Amino acid sequence: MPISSLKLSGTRLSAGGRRRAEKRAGEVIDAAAAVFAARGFHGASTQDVADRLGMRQASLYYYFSSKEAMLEQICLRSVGDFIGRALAIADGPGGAAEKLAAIIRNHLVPGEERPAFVRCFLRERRFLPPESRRRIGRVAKRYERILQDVIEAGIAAGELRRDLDPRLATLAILGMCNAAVDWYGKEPDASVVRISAAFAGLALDGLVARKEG
Amino acid sequence: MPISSLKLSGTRLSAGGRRRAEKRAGEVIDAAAAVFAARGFHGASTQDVADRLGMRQASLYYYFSSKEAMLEQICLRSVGDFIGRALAIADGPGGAAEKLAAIIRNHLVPGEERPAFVRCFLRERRFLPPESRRRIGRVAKRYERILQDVIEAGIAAGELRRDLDPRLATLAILGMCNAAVDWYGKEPDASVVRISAAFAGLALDGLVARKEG
DNA sequence: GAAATTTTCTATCGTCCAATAGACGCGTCG
DNA sequence: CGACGCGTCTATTGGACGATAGAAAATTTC
Repeated sequence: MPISSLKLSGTRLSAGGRRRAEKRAGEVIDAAAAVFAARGFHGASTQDVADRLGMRQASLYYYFSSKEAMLEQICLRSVGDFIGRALAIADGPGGAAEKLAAIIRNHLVPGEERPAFVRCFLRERRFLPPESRRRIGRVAKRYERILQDVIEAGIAAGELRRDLDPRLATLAILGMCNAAVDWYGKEPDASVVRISAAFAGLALDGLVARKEG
Repeated sequence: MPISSLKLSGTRLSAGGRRRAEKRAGEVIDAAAAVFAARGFHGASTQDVADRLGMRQASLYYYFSSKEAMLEQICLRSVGDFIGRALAIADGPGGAAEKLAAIIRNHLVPGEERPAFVRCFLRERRFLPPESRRRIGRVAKRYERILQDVIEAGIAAGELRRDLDPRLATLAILGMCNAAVDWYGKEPDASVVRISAAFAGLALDGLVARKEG
């Protein structure tokens, strides 16, 4: 007989049992992410998730107390991935331009490695119940802040244009990068290296040709 | 007793009756767009749409043969709006940079004037049945083409950087602009004029400070 | 290898939802 | 003023879905 809100978290499972349960819960999350990303949270059924695991629909509720709880875990894992990568870059050495290029590159990686998770985070998190949505939202804001701080520091250092609106620049870069998950695998020859090079060049130098760098 | 696939299209309504019916159908579309945008296509029920009109759920089916048919009309209207604006600019006078700035500005207008329609087009059109989805997709491609042609012409004329990947540049600009509908009304002081100025400046000149334009 | 615990299964409940059928007013036009 | 047809309504149907309860299988522990 199972456990708490996010089941398996308030429990007294043995050490081995705990590890196994968490592994299986991870498989459920993976399946749910794939299904939610493909059909949308409300368009997907828990039956779809169970089918993908060769499992019965009711058995999912041993690991999660609700469909929404699955989505929250998916989103948390996705946004946590982004933050980890970005913090290492922002706190490291280098100028604003270098850091921005690195952040852009790293922002595109999860979209290729775990597209289902990223899609759920971007498109489905709005369907979370208010409390979880705010929880995720706070973490997402932290990520935006990391990027915006780099931009503001770059402006203050004179490295970036002084007339920039740092907030709008942040949102523009994020929008540009996030859009990539919509056409990963559809556009020919659009690998992460190509895209991130093109995007970084575009964000830093713009489209217009110049006589001199 | 009503009519055809998109009801009201194969009918023999009198002239006045036809006009009235189309007006009412437009109100249904507006309500559906608002509801689909707010709760997602699958998260919204036809009952929600009817409630918003003070009408019975079953009465909707006098105007539309299915929920999907409503969504298709919403998407068609939205993408048609974009194309009309862009064509006038692309075929008009001016250099590539001017045209791009104008296209960016005009791309943001529908997002502010009819956010529900734009959100449905961007986020919900993937839930259309395959045939309608392809229909909408073809029109969307036409729009992308208009933008990409401007960029390619600008490169050929030496006005834009020669090392650009025009396809990726197109997708980057569209992604940046489309993201704006997610935070219209949430971000303070983000009017269309401010956003489009910032986005055009960013796309054309980039973030990096320069000694000379 | 028996007991205890973890995991999955069967069965079911109440609800919601898209769509259909057909009756009923109401306006319009002959 | 009467007939026709447009627009909305009531009523219903069949199916899907999320979630719960409790039995049974599988695995771990002693």
